[in-house]
Amino acid sequence: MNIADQTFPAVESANEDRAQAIRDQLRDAIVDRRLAPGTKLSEGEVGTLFDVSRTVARAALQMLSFEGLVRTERNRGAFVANPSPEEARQVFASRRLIEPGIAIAAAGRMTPAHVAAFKAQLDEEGRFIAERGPSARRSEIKASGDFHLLLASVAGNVILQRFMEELVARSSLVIALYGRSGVSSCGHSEHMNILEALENGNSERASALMLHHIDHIEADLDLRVRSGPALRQALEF
Amino acid sequence: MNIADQTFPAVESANEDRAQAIRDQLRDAIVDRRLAPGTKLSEGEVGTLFDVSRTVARAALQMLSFEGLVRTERNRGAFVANPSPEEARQVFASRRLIEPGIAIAAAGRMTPAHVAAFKAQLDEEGRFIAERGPSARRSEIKASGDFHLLLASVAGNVILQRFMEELVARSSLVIALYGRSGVSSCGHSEHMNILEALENGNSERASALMLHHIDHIEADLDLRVRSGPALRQALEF
DNA sequence: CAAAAAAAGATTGCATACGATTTTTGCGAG
DNA sequence: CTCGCAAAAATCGTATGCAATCTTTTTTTG
Repeated sequence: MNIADQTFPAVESANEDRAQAIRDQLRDAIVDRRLAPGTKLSEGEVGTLFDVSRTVARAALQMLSFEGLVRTERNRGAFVANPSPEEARQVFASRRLIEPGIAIAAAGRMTPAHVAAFKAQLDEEGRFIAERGPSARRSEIKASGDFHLLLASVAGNVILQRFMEELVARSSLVIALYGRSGVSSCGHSEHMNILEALENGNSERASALMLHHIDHIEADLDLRVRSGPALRQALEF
Repeated sequence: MNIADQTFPAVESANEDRAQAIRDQLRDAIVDRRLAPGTKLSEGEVGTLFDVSRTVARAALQMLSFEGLVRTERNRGAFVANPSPEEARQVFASRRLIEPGIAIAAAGRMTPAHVAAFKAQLDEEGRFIAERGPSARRSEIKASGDFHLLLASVAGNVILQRFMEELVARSSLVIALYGRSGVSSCGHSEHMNILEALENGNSERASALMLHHIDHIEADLDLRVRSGPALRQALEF
């Protein structure tokens, strides 16, 4: 229903693909939890909401389905993904495999401009942590993921960058479902330590810190199988 | 409900998404080089070829575009991807990051059934190498990639498995463009060595062998920038 | 005769229409 | 009151049509 409580000014990237713009907005909404896992995203609803036909809404949903953020069932529709504990473990196993390597690659390519970008990023992260309210919480979640995406962009491998975009987005879903506490304040200091290692060109240390960081994020999850997602869905409306 | 559909279950799970079936066939054609890089894939052509409307043909092309096998230009159409040397390097850098880890994961999960599957896979690989003719060559290319995909499936992480599907497919394109020799005969023995390490549960050795294997594949490429495709095109009538 | 301009043709982007499938609703029997 | 079943509504899968954009061919002009 209230996919976009706050109406987005429909970023007029006139020449850009409209489906992609819708994909981005929906992804943001999923990532910072305005859209809960399991929420139905019907083609018609998305279409009227963004003022496009079902054709382009469908294309946007197909993209999200490829990224694993949306699960589509034939003749039933698209739903915000509801990753299982097993899927959650696989997301983090993938990150453990990829991100230390990304950190090493990034350490060898840091420029002063990059350092400045990271500093700005971490400042924002800290600011949202200090604030109160659900809006700040959402921004904090997004900023925390953006740190990892910034790192991936510095690493300079667009293929890995796309993989990371998918993994970070899925991690956000996983944390929404299985997260125990707000780990973010702890994560923030770890981000700062990683940046410090990167600044010093200490790639080994950056890599090791990243690995621990991922472990810490996953350790904060409660991945025991719950009493069935059906029950959970029955209780939430 | 068509009788013809039921009598031909070979055409990819009759009631499954038709777009996905088309995607698979096109991907196979790209991977084993029946479709050369740069070939135009117009929606209408694909549609009539597979006897579907442009709508579903378009969906299939969109999927391939996500996998990086097809490049789409707005208002111009879809073309079989033409990866640059830089993209090629990134594909292999990604594989170096991911596949050693996959080998380690697979080593810890090998069952006798898996070993049998690998043996069958390698037998087929060897058979195609022995044969002559372009058809055998295509099958050889596909079989060589399938070894890596089989390994990824044994590792048991569906996310990494999908990443590997993309990377293997793109590697095939890269080899088609920049490959110097038929490296495959060399690759075959390396595959056998990797399997041996997996069978012995020697994960470290399997991982190291995999890393070398990827290096060897990349070493066989000629990734120097060619004298510009523009010039090349200008000189050929 | 060459180069620029204009028209014709082809192809994509998007919306809409219609049949198929699923879900919900309404209603009567047990 | 609950259960089952049939009709209605909603939603999806796909084909097709039209406008916009790009490409090619033809025509015009210096």
